[in-house]
Amino acid sequence: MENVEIARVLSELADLLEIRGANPFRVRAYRNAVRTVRGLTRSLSTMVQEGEDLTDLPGIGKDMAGHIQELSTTGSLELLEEVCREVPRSLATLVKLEGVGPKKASKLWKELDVTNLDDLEAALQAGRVQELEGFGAKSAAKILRSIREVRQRQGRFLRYEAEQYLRPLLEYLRSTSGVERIEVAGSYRRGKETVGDADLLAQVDGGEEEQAAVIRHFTSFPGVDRVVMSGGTRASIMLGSGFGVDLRVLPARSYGAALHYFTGSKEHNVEIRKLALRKGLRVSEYGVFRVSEEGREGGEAAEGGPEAGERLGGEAEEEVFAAVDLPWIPPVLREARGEIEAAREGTLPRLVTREDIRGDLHMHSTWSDGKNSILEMAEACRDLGYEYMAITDHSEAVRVANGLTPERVRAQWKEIEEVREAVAGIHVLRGLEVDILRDGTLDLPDEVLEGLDIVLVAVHSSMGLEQAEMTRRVIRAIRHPAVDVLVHPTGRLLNRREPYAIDMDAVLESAAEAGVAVEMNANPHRLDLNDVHLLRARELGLRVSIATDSHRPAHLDFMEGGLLQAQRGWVEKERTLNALSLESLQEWLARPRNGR
DNA sequence: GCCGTTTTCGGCCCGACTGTTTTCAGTCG
Repeated sequence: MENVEIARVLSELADLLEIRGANPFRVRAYRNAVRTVRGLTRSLSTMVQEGEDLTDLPGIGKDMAGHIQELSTTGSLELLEEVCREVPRSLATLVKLEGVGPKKASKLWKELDVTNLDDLEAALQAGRVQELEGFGAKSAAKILRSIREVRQRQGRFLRYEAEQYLRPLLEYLRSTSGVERIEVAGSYRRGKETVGDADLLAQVDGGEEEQAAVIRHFTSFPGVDRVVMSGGTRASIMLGSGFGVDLRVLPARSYGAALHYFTGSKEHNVEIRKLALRKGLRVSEYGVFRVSEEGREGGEAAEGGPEAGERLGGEAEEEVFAAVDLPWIPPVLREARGEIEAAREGTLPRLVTREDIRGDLHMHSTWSDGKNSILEMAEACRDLGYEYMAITDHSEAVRVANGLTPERVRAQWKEIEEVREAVAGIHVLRGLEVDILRDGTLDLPDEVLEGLDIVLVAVHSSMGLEQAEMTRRVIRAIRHPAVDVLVHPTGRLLNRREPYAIDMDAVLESAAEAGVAVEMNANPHRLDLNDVHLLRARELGLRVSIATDSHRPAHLDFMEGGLLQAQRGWVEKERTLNALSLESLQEWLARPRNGR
């Protein structure tokens, strides 16, 4: 059983236990375990097989280790089945709705015999829900709307889409009088590939009236479909696109603390707060405060209000980190995946940036399914200031994309030669995105491969193979001595297609052994590899090519989003293939390998 | 259910908003 599946089962179990009324800390323990499992770079099943002690993992104790072992060996979990005999499993879907938590889900089930979305929708339409104690007409309407939204939009918004929705709104808010500063916090600021909604923070100097004016201005943005909620210091709107945006207004003195708090991740914040508590400090979105003795004993943080005690900082984000003796940590790293320890030890990665990028090693032309000629792509890359680029059209097997036969490959080389002469200041590499055939062999004869400067390999067909077969297939391809980069390694399309069944751990290890680089495909629908796999690649010392897979010049800008994802995977300049100078890249491409 | 610079028991991050409440529970982030 894969880590993602184990995480899903444990998460479902947490929801069901919560509905059953379990000790909230027990529920939290399950959710902590889920977080650990989701962030792991190695396969738990493998760890179990190799007899490793799972309790060494954070948040995994004796019981949880037992659950994981049971899941990975039998594929099922006795405890889950036991809970399901008492609480219908489908109730877990209800708590995903807006306005429905474990208590309400339980009530709906016990009093109305509602166990799933369909039941709930019917009960709502029959007017039975609003008659329950604790529910009312408003909450009934809200839940009904939420059911429709869940059905309409499975999954989250691509960050790339969110960026487009946010641009006009940010412009609007920047020109609002009273707004000194406006920033997007949340998972968006952390550069996550998808975002559920956006959290905006506005610095407003002045009193309640000025704050209220900004809130009013926000809720009257022309793109607003409806105002979900509006209070004195925060409001929440839904844009016509279905994208939700929260705004919080803050004074300058707590802006940095709030920026840190709302940037998250939640798990990162918990770690920081724990560090603060140990030093007798309280970190909240209002600032950093010294905790008074009485406050600590009583455990009542609310005593005297959220800004009680001696204020030690809060205006700048750096002050929050400084309070717990840490340097500022880039938002992309704030996932409680070791960044706090690294910051403490002074070993935070020097993340790759746009300035480090010297070229783009994956793009198409009209020779296959690209929209522009090699010349046009070369001019566009030159205009971006790149030192080099690779034209990497598809090979023959990808017929829908007009893949190149060996004859056409050779013909393309002539054209590349002409472009090299026509466009000064950039070197065009002869590349190809060679299809990995069903049996793991490559879709071009070796003598053609040998004439290429760079060989990318990828799966484009037979994506439904069993995991073992798919893994063998890709590893066989990687081991071919001509191969340089494994591109879009998991084949996923965000919100559209799951990764194919493949043991990425084994693939990445094979890539490390074979001296093959892996791609961080920057197409916003792919972003493949993901952050967790990139972390594993880091452990294995793999080189990473951050490439756009462009099919037209405008796609070359995907590099920005690709860099964010790479940074989330702790990719440094030193390991970035396309941060090498042309000379170093060519040396790397000529590296000795099996069979050559 | 997990964890330990208060270490094997007794904690576990914390505040805002909403709706349905007469003082607060539930939900959310």
